[in-house]
Parts: sequence; C-alpha cells; structure tokens
Amino acid sequence: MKIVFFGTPDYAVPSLAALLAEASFDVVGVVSQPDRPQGRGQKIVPTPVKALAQEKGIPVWQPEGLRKDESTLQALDALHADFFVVVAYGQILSPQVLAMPAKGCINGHASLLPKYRGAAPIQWCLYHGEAATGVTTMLMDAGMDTGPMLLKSAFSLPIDWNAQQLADKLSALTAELLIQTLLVFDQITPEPQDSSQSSSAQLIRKEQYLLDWQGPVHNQVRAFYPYVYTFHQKERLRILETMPYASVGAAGKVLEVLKGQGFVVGTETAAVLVKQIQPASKNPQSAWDYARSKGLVIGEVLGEIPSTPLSKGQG
RNA sequence: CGCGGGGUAGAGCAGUCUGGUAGCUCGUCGGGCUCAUAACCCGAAGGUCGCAAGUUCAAAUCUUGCCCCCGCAA
Repeated sequence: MKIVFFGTPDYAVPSLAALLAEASFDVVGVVSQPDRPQGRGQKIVPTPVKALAQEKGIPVWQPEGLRKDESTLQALDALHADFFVVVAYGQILSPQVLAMPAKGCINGHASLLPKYRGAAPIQWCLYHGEAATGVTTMLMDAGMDTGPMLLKSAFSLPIDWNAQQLADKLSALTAELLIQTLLVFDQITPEPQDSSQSSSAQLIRKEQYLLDWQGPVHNQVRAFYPYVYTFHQKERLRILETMPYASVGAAGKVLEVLKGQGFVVGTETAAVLVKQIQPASKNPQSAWDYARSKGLVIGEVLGEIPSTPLSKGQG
C-alpha cells in the first residue's frame, strides 16, 4: 500500500513513525511546510517531519504553496499513491490534490468531529473546559475538516491537563488510529458529519495569550500553555500553571499567598491558585518563589498593562 | 550580524556602578516551645560567585574571549 504523508510539526512525527513501522505500508514520499527561520537568531531548522523523513531516506517536498506548485503536483501525481495521509500539515489541499490518491486522502484530526473543526482544536477544547475529547480520522473533502468520519477514539480530559500534555496524548492516539483506519479501511462505512452540531476552532491569535482575569482563567492558561501572560509591577509575567481554588475576590487581585504553593488570585467567577510562573528573561519558577522574591503582597492587582511602551524588541 | 535580560548554597534573589571577611529569604538537618501546625524560638550543614586569561597587594565586583539559559520579535 503506497502512502504519501503530509505533516509538519512534532505533533505529526509519531504518525509518520507509525506508518514507517508498519510493514504493509510503503511511504513513498513526504510533504512538509518549507523550512523557516525560527527562534532567537533566525536559525533555519528542518521541520520535525522532514527530519524524520530524511533520516529514513524518503523523498521530501516542501512547496511554498502546494496548490500552485506545478512541479510538486506532477511529482505527487506520478507516485500513484493509494492514500495521502495528512496530520498537521499546515496547508489546505486543493481538489486537484485530493483527487490524486486512488483510495483517498485521510486526515487525523485532534477532536471528536464535528466539534472543533479547524486549525486549533486542542486549544479551544481546553478553553471551553470540555470533559472529554479524542481524535477522529476522516476522508478529506474540500471543506475545512468536513469530510465523512471513519474512526474515533475518545477519552476523558483531566482538569489539570495543559495543551502540551493533551497534544502529546492526542499525537500518540492519532498515530494509532491512523494505522487502524488504514488497516481496516475497506470495512469502514464513512459517516457524514452532522454539520448542525459542528463548531470551529479558529487559528490562535497573539492577543489570546494576554490573560483575561475576567474570563475563564484556568482554562485560558492551560489552553494556550505556555504562552499566557499577564503583568505584575510593569513586567510581563507568564502564567504556566493554575488550579481552580475555592475563594472569591476581585478579578486580578491577590487574595492569599500560600507558603510553598503559590498565590491565589480572584477572577470574575471563582479564584485560581497560581502555581508556576515565568518572569520575562527568567526560567520558569514556582509562584511561591516569585511571590517571595518580588515581595508580592495580598491586595496587589495583576494584569495592569504598563502605560509606557515596552522597550524596543519587547513589543 | 534582528532587539533585550540573565548565570552567586537545594530554590528564589541581593551584592557588581564606587575592588577589601560571601549575604538575605525559603528549604534541609539538629534542638526547643505548643493540644497541635505549613506557626514561633535557638543552632548547624551547605557556595570552584558559568568557564578561561588579564589588570591588581587584593576580583563575585574592572578588562578581554568563550559557554549556557531565557523574554520579545519573526
């Protein structure tokens, strides 16, 4: 069975690895996003999926825009694949591409469809405080995650999981479910999605990282981990870990400082115990350490955005 | 050469400008007090001050080079 794999980040790597490990599958090509400058110092690093593919000697294509890249399109068509398997690739497949493989294009999506269609299902699922989630494999069509569903795998979602933990779990689960889907593909009856039950998981915008003390603080922190930040003493302060806490107080106000544990901050609804934080330019540290060294006192209010612009390079 | 912050005891920090005994809070260990405690009191252990060279009578501190960590921006 000839397969072409489409994927880019770490999240997709277990899926590619699982396909490679299955003897009856022949991964004849890999498509990934172009390598882009990343991180401090603008270093260009290969995408994680590309790195694995190259290690295994599999040809890799990295078109800037797949739908218009004629040479890549021809090359993919010439592979005469049975399946295209797509996991977190990062580009939309045009109808021309979707029609290439003999049996179809299969996508592993990180939600229980039709809920959370789109680019960021993991984050929005956490943000809305879902009690359960899972992965879905589907036959792709031209819409955004609207194709007929093949298999699902669900589990209950612990209250203290953050996006990273959930992504790790879903990444592994996606790999398993994809293999299973491919192995029994001919026996599966695709099930159309009930679009009336659908919701969409929009791309994350940078503004969503600014903590809203009036909102679902705990869910925001874990959904957009580790990027959620607020301000304290005019400095950026990332909030890495919180837990719901039975107390009431004004949103953003420090209510208690708990020795060895952290500090409690009021929100619109209840309160949260802040456990782990990261000041700008520092390594992550416990909220208790921070409270002690910064002289955090009860009654202080977090989240006041400094009126003076941050210095160059910090904006 | 994108902008910037940082590396001092197990943890978080001060001290560096203006060179002169290595300091604070917490933790740990021992003892005491208490009905009791994450509270309080007394005491102790624990550090090549990121690495190297230089200047100096003397370097955590000044000079030069290097390593590592992180925030922003992309």
